[in-house]
Amino acid sequence: MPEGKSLHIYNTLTRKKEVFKPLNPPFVGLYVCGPTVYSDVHLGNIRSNLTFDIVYRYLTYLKYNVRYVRNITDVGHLLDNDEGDDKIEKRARLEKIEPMEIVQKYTNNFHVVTQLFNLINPSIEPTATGHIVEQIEMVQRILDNNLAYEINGSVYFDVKKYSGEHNYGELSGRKLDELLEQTRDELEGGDEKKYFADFAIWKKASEETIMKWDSPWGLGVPGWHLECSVMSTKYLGQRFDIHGGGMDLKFPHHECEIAQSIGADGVNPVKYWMHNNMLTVNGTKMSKSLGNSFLPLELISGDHPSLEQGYSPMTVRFFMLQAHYRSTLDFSNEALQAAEKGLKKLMTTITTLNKLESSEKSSVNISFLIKKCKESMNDDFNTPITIAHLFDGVKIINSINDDKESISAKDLENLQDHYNTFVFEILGLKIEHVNSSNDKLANALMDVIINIRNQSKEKKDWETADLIRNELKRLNISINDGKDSSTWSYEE
RNA sequence: GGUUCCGUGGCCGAGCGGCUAGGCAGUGCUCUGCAAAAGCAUCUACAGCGGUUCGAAUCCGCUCGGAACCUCCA
Repeated sequence: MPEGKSLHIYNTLTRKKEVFKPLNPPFVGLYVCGPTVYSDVHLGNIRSNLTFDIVYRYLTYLKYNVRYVRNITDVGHLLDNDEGDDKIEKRARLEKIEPMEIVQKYTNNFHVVTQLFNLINPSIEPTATGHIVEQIEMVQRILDNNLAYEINGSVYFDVKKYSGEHNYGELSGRKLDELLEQTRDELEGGDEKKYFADFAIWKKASEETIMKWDSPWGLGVPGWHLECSVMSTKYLGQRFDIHGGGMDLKFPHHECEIAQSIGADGVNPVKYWMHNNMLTVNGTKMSKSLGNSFLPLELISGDHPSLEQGYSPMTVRFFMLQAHYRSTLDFSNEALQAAEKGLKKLMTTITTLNKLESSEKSSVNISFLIKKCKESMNDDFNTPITIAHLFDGVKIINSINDDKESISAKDLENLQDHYNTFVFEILGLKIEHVNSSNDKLANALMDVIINIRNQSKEKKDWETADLIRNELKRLNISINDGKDSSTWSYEE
């Protein structure tokens, strides 16, 4: 554990920051709602996964043994049209291929994108279709406890009965009678449900439905909240430490998960609920249905009407980390460009740091800087503050490099270790644009060219020197003249 | 309509009773044959009006403006 204040996490359930105390240290169970694989992941999914990527990385840094479970929803995300229709099947009909082809296609897409953004793979990535048996069993347990009822081959969770003994709405802060008032009008259209807030945990499948399974209630599909309850229980136990997801899942999805778990096993499943906030564009939520979202690959290529240029995955990652996960984050070209330059500055400084020379003693306070970084991460994973501290260090490192300050060998080692740990392991940034260094031929050729140019410069033949520089510029190679030597790099 | 949240300098975005946030842009400077890059320094704030307090961006009230959830979305 780091010295100073220990890790605090904002718990949605209690609406305050709490000291993080795992149920069974050093083990930590982390469950995150993964994507429904019926179309390309969009940037909002990335922010959510990034949030919990940081949680996973930091807990691991704190020496916890984390089991990180993130599901793939490949069935059961029912559309609200009473046809037993689900998103994946709808898409399959649209693309005229098998539902499982849709699932595979977009699961692959998701994995490509998570790799791009350097998101660590979960310990277990279970699928809903792989846990149909367990889902049926859970439905049965809820039925056995008289908290669900069967009608026409579908099974509904009995919210009214459940709320007699338990607090339905404890997570989202909703009250049933308030909800009722708001939905009364829509209740008229003869529904199978006995009560407006009841939700399907097993839904009868129509004739045409391709993906369906046999159950004690006939052919059908699992309800759309059920898989998370089932898979978290199976892999993390009836009660586990952290459950994460986007704020828009708080209600009804996560509320229903709690009800199902209590309904089936009598255990409130989660100790700490964490919810990340939304990405916005011009102040409005970025969402698929509003059509204002970018696909990750569009963002990288810049191939989108509202993008002025492409942005690298690490630029986007850094950009997102400059805002706290519980705040909304607004997307704009200006903000992205700022992040791009900021990241470059940070990375350049790390190169400087790794080449720094030590002195007899330090004139700078390294341990203070390191302590501040840990404190900010301990404060509910406050990455923007951590980054601000890292930039304070940038000034220190450059001052040492300019011989305005000095650093001892031991401090230097600590500082290098600190930056490598925080920037690469905890924030999960990585150096992009692998430069010339791997390309031996290019390096050798450039050495020759730079040598020739240096000779021209010595003769004050500026015309030739400039010609070489300009011609290389056309090949996207830039020459930077330093004090004693010239360096070169590929332009992005 | 109900519930919840937010309004910080040119832009993004922290802080949430007293102490420089940070990044980008701007300005000045250093380096330099020139350029570029880089570095250093520095200027713009807390939606409005009241209140609590020795002291408020930070707490309370009201007003104005915006958002999210209540239906699938991370």
